Amino acid sequence: MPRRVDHRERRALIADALMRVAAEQGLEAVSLRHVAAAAEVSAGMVQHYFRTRDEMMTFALAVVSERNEARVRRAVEALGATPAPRALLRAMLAALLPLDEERRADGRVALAFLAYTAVRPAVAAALHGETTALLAFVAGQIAAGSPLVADGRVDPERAAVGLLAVMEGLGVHVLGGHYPPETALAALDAQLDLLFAPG
Amino acid sequence: MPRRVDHRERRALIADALMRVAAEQGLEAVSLRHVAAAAEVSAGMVQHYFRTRDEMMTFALAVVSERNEARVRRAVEALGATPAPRALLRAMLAALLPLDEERRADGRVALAFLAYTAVRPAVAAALHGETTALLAFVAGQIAAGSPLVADGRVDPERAAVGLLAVMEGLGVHVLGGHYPPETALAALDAQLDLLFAPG
DNA sequence: CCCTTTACATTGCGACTGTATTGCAAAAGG
DNA sequence: CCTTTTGCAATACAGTCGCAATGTAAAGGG
Repeated sequence: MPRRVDHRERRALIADALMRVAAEQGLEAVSLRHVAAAAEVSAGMVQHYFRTRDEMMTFALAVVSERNEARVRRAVEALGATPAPRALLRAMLAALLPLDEERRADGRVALAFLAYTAVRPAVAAALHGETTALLAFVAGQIAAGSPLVADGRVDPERAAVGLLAVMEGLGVHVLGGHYPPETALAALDAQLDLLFAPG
Repeated sequence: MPRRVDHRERRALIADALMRVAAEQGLEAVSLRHVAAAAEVSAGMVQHYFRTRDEMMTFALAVVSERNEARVRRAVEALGATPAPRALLRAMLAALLPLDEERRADGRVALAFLAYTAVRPAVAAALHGETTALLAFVAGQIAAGSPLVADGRVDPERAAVGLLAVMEGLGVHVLGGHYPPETALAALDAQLDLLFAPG
């Protein structure tokens, strides 16, 4: 039966199991054997598609990034053509917040990877690029949509850094159980109110 | 020579070594033997002061909290009596940002614990209480110092959540190397500008 | 039809983990 | 002086880890 399998599919299947393990027990519980058990395959198969544990981790990190990217894309597309900057930003950022159980699980994994890459700078490239790209886009939307930019009361770059930080911080706090998702969403709206306030 | 040792001191010494290991290699590298080596003591001694690894971890988590608390306290005290709300908040939040190497190291450990507790809710109490207390205090300062509160354009509670989230997010991004500390500080100031803007 | 390649499964190895156990020296209390 | 307690060291143990090596069944190419 060999020769007929799709490598990408298998790797995705394994990465999926990895993320389930990581979401429930943390990245330190991610071992070849645990992942294999979660995927209901043999440990040998996992080793066949990922020659080392690091390779598997790096792949999973890329999957996390792609999932978030896809989430943002879907949220934006749902808005139709030429949405207002504020609505666009709200949709994007809300899509990245851990507001339902699926995003909570992914968020826990992402948080674990944040700590993971903070100690392994070599692997950090994936998340780094993502943030940088988002930053530029957000700054553009703020420049285009905030009335406070014209009179110099808001600097788009700085405001973008702040807005993305708000999102990240709200996510972390919600994952830590410090307050419920609704509170985070309300705070995000308040932040957008501040940024797009008239006068 | 026994009977003459200060338990708290020894535990602090060991916790210090633990944090060095965690800051450099992550929490998953924190083992009895590694910590013992970093503290330059025998593994038996570590075991003498912490009966289990979990006990050691919980203690270290408390140390992280206390260090941050102390940092905030010092920053506030340096301001003298009755500081303006905005200056007070800036000093507090800047003290919690990873702006120098010492705070970067502590920040990496704190980030690791964030991911750690996200998966072990039983241990999360320490960080939870800290955030809640900070939240209330920050809300009070905003209520007292922001001109935007009077006319209802800023809700102190929501703004406090946002402000603390900005701080957390900036910290995470700096630790991830997404931008330099100066950028984070500038974004924090911009956020305070927004919150305390006249008119 | 053979033979190479692919897709696994199994097994084994050395290193490391947390924890329990045991041993022993030194100080303090009676 | 002697006994108990304390502080620590060393060792043993069962389990898990990543990874390498090996075996085997099946499909496709020549």
